[in-house]
Amino acid sequence: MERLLEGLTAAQREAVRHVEGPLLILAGPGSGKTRVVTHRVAWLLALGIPAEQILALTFTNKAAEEMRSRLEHLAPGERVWVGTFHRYCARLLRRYAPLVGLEENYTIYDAGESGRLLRRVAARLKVDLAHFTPDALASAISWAKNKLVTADQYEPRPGHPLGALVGRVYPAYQQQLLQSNAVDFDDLLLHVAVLLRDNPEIRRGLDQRYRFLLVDEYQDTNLAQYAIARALSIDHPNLAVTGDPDQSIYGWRGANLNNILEFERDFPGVRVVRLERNYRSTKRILRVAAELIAHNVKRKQKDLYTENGDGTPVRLVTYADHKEEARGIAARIAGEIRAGRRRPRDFAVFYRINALSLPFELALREEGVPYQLVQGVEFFQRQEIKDVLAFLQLLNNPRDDIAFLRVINTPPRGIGKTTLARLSDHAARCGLTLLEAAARCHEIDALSARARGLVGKFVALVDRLARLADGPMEEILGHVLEESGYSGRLKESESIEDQERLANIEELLTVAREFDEQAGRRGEAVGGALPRPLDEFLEEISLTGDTDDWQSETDRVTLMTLHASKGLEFPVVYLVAAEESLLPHERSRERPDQLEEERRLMFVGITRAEEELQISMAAYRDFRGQRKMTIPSQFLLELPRAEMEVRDVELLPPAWRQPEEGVFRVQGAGFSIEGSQPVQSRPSALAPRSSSLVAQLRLTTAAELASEAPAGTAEGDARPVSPDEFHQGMLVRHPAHGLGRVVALSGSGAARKATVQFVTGAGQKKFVLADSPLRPVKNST
DNA sequence: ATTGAGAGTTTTTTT
DNA sequence: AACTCTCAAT
Repeated sequence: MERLLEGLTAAQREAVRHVEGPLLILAGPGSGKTRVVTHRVAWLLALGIPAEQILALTFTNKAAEEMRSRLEHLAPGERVWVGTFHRYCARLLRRYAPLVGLEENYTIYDAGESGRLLRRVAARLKVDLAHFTPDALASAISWAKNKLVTADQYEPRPGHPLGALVGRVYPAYQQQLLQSNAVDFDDLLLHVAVLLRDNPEIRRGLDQRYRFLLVDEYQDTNLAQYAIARALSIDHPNLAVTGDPDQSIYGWRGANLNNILEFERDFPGVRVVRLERNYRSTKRILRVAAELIAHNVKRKQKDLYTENGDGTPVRLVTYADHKEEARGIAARIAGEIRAGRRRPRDFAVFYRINALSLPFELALREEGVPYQLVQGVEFFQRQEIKDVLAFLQLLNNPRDDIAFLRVINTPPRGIGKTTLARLSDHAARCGLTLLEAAARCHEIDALSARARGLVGKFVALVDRLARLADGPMEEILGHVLEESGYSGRLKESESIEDQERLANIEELLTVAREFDEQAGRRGEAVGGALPRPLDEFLEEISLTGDTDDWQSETDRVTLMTLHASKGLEFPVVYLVAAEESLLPHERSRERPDQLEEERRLMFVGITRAEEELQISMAAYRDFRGQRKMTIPSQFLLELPRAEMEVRDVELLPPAWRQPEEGVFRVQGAGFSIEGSQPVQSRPSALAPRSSSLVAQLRLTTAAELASEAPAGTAEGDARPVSPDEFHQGMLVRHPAHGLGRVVALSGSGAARKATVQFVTGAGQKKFVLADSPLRPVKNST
């Protein structure tokens, strides 16, 4: 047990050894917070506290994953529940769904889906959206939900036009969600908070069950999350929270900085531990960070210090334009790698908004430097993936109208706008879901005979597929793809885009297969029965962003937003586009507290750096199709010049470098434009690999298509074929039944089974591949 | 009913 | 610049 305290400072030990009662860990960047938290959990376990009594809630999947893996290291095999608030709430809701008006197979809508629902509701209410975008409406509702204001409690402030609108739309939107047996992201928290408030016996039970609660990144919790954490720590106030007010960057999502600033007031007798020693960065980097954040008014004073060396000066570089910025940085990175001084994984490039990533991708590719883009075009957001998932959603939850609308005519089934309008009409009048209405389409007089026939066919399709909904995911998915005609249509198409879509769908099948394979190992129910695989699969996908794919092991340069960088560290950091309207972002100009949040964002970025930091800007930048002269970020003025090296300011328009303007002072001479040094192009040792999953797929498919190498030699091949060589959609031959197509697959290895649709009239049959005489037909991909 | 062209708008950040 | 949405033509 003492082993858990080894190598820790006095403050860290104090936190680790804390057992009963509330605990607040104020942890500066790089202060070993995760280490302390995981060691504390291990400590509790070592004391004999059962793992089931410990619940660790985080804000992001990334943080959860980090904690889980470190814990696995310290206390192997212990099943402590570690996960995000949203995931925990989703699980809890599966169990208590009826208490909030849902069924346990409810659907989780992402932003796109809830937005669509909102538009539908607004249209039905004939709300005039002339002066407000649906987005504004959506975020107002989201804001209310994060503040625990339910639809029936919502009261607009008088004289507030948007508020009045929300007052009308919010209740209808909420009602429609319930009718569809669906929730949006905010509902996951809101429903649980309400559940805990209205059902004291359930609250008590959970409070009792989770004797020890840990909340990470407490500065980012909103009121709903606060209420949940609070509700679970009343009888057993063993709530340990960690956080850093200076790293609160989710105010726009309703995070309430006061939750952490006032923690001591909420939990009297709390023990406060401050972790102020930084193990990560050089003195210079830390001083720059400290100086910047000192300009914030709303904060808790903290004295960061480090025993690390001074390090090199923080560089502040100006480039002629955004392309020069990207090229310069890429060239620098490539140079370091070539010189053998660094590896690709040592570098990170941070920007304020995703839209800025492109020039860096191109420049790095040009240099032959491998990189990985954290959450670019999200895989699960792609159209074809959403289409297919919508079908699964409908099978899982027949009341899901949004899913219904998405798939009813995808691929085209001749069911158009008018038919749908009549269907919706009927459904609304009779209080039916769309699928119910469709099932009774023969009762709807307004529909033409043709429309009835087409709708009837669709309903039959859904019915047929729904019967398979308890099977393995790969199999369900296979049937959906085949019988909905979705993959058939893509296969017929010649277009490159459709080939890519097909490849993405192939990837989704792989995801499904991996999910099936893990089925045995999962099973972490929050209580009660396990959800069925389909349900769990959809939940998994809707609560996992692409950010979570980020792999620290792969040897690549990381490109990501400042938000995504929180909790990570890199030897060398490039913080780019430090310009007014980008950092701070233009939308933060209105309110001072938003400006402080932007400053915290920059603080987070700076403190990710271990050894080297470069902050840069471009004098000109193309944005939204227009070239504009930039204005240096006001934050640059707040950085301590003594710690820095300022370069290439002469690239700025004269107005921005007059000494009397006070913006920049040129130090030293002999400027060169970064990236203008000649660099030999590099052969394939470091082949440019794109990072987003989708882009990678693009490469693989292209490669595969180029080197088409069919397996078997001729038909009637006697060579044994590995079960894993079969894949979705493949043509196969059976000695008795003849030619057929693989419609679905499940399992793996010796247990792998295929469902084959024969063209010969033998119908559909299922085979255990290892024992079957099935053989792939040449050239059948 | 489906497709295509043109107009208008956009994303700040994440579960 | 890229994307989505609307409207008109087929």
